[in-house]
Amino acid sequence: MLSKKTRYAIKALVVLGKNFGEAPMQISKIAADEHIPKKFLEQILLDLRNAGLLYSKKGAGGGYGLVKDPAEIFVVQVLRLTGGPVALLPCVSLNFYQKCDECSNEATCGVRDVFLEVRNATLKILSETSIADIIRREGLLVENMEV
Amino acid sequence: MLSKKTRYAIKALVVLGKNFGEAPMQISKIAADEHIPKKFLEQILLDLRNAGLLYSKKGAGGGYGLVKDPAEIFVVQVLRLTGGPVALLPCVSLNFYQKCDECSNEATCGVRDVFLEVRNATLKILSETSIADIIRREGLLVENMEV
DNA sequence: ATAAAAGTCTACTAAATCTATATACTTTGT
DNA sequence: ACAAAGTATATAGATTTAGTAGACTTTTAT
Repeated sequence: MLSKKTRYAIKALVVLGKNFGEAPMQISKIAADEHIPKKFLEQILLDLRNAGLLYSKKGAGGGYGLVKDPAEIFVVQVLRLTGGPVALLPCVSLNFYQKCDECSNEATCGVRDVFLEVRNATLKILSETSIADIIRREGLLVENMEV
Repeated sequence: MLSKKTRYAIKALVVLGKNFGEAPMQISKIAADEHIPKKFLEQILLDLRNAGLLYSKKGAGGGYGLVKDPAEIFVVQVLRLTGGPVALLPCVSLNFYQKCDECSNEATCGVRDVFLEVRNATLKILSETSIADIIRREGLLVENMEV
């Protein structure tokens, strides 16, 4: 399961993606719109800023905005920045690798082999899906609702 | 990430799968072979037994064994029995569904839509892979090592 | 009959992690 | 000067996970 942190981060990026090109948006507005605790969101946006995904502007009229086009920000990046590993086992994680301490031979572990396959499938989707794609999908879903 | 409980359960089933058709196997042996804390494993095997996956025999010469052929036990079942949800978001989980409390409209949520796709891909693999498949893969990996 | 082997059941504790809040500080615009 | 807004760090509370403890039951072998 993704942590709330990761979920909030994605949601915030989607909101900021819709706002891309406009004036920066305040934390309080994002928090209120998306029902995210403001103080928690502050920390998350700060992380995303320090990672180079967002710019920030202090003072009146300040706020946050995307540094790059939403089409160039991929979901997998957000997971990794917010500590949500893609893999279901530490021994198949690219960015959070850890040896399974109960496993005696990683190279011939059948369980690992299966979850390697799962990771590859997941990774493919998450590294091909951008914030812009999420916004697009949302549009399609709304259309289908109306029909 | 899968819990240790889930990992231990899969490992134990693989061991018991290799032993299918033979005399029941003792918890202590499985625990020692797979480096799993014995008391913890006791609970896990008990759960799997109560779920109908294993039979048990008390007393000297007793132990655990698979009720059905390892080819008929699928990884997804084990995840579910040991509380490891397949989905990365509660709102796309089939067996552990929960409304995302920050989400205002589930039906048109783009984030949900993406993770629905991820869940389907994961589910496909895990519901097609049996304990017997894991054992088979292990054999293949060993062969490839030797070449 | 008795002792030892092995699983059963419930409760509990310790540690880790996650979520959220608090507080004090800095920068910027009017 | 003052208010708006982000920055930074610390900490508390809640939840979950991992593991341990202990007393009990059933079965086999002697």
